[in-house]
Amino acid sequence: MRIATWNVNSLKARLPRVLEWLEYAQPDVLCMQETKLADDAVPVMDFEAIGYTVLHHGEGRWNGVAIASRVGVTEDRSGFGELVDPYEGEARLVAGTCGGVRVASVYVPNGRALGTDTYERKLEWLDRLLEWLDASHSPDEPLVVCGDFNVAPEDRDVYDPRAFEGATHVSDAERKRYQALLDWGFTDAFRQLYDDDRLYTWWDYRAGNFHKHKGLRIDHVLVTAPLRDRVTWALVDRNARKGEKPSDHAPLLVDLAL
DNA sequence: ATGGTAGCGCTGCTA
Repeated sequence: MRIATWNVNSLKARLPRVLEWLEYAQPDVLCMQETKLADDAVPVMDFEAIGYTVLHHGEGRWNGVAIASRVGVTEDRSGFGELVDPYEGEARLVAGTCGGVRVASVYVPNGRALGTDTYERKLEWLDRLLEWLDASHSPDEPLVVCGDFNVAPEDRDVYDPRAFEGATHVSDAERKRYQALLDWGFTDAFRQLYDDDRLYTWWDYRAGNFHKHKGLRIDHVLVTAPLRDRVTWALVDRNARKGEKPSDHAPLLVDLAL
């Protein structure tokens, strides 16, 4: 099974790129973030025409998460359920079952700046994600949680750690929450295969950062123990960050021997 | 040089 995650930064603006990418990358499952669409605005026919069904959770304009699958997607649920969402009303979590694997597409809040209310609620949101996993899932089941975590787990995931001192995405509190997910039972599928630094998934549109290799590794595919030893291949598709109207994120692909 | 771009939607916010 090939599973991918991609913050598309508007599925409306990115639709041609996403459809083109699906046809050549051939993932079985694509988790998307920042679709910026309401559920009834999703171009489901375009996906169905190339063999994918779409599970979408969005409120329009901002945020929005989705799972496109060509191996089916069932048991949909969105949000934290009974748990209080620190970003109530914002579509940042959707989960379904695809070919026997539980899959969640997450868009962790950005947090903007340390010391702000949005940052504090980002930390709470990450706490709530762990509580949600504890309440409704098990590290013993085949589970993939992937998406834009807006956390660079280590300094080697940042193009210039000194430039990010005191910034979001790299703070101890954020990294502690990311580590708590690993401690719960997840493995970072990409890191399991690649130990190199300067392997990024996001580059700011501004100042030509992509071409200067100034990026962050903030998009992740987390897999539980039953899947950990089945990860055979992973790739950040930097070609998708090039060309006409790219997203500011590249897709991350992982192959599972299933 | 402390900037820059992109998306949404129409004013400035969000990233």
